[in-house]
Amino acid sequence: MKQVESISLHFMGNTVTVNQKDGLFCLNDLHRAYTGGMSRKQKPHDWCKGILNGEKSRHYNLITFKGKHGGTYANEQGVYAYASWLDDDFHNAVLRTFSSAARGDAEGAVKIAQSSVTLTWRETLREGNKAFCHAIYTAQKEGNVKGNLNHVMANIQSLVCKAVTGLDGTAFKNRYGMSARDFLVSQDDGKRLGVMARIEGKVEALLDAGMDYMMIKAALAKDVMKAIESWRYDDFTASNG
DNA sequence: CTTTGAATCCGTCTATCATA
DNA sequence: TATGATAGACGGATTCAAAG
Repeated sequence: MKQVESISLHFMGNTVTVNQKDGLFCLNDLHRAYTGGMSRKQKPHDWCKGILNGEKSRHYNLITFKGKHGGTYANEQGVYAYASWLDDDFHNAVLRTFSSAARGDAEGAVKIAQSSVTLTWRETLREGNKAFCHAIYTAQKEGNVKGNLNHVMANIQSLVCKAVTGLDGTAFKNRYGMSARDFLVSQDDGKRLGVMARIEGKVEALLDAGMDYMMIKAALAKDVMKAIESWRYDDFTASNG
């Protein structure tokens, strides 16, 4: 890669200069570009501790500095690996921006990065799902639904999946290779994502009213029937390749 | 449907540096 | 030296997904 002082990275309206130190790039700058500096999740340190073993750490020349102006630095391969861990869209933006910068085409890199990324439903859905999970957590804590929290969580989420798609969580994943939530996000299917949000809201209300698992299952029976009738499995399979 | 372990998130603490 | 800012370290909580 051509030696450059720094690279201007654009993502989702954020513009961040990725600084260099001894030929290594600051992953914290990438994190700022990805989150807009608004989130602590998926920080470089989390990537280091969760993903990497010692061997890979050396492969990416990972170096960390504590304190003000500190950070985690990595080589170009490390930058791509970290970006890939964060998000596919972000990874594409980084890949194209860095490769253009390496060719000395800084303006081109900016244009490419700016045009390559659009907002997805992912963050919105994640926020909505938090509230939904919290409602399940509260119901389990108060004893309205019995059993281990993990089980209650999995069962009710599977119930929602069935009310939206007609298939329970496991069956859906077997058919499409991913969860219903991820599938709808990947299809940018706002209509059915809206249905999912509505069902989750309904379950939240039922939990809040003190209903247990079987009562909620019964209450969603009509939604399940409707989903079975309306879900165009073959259409989605075809459009999904 | 249940169990289990891995992955990820996030709050809190610690370390380090800059500045007054 | 005190204080504030920034980033890593740590560990518990939460979420996800594979296997039984």
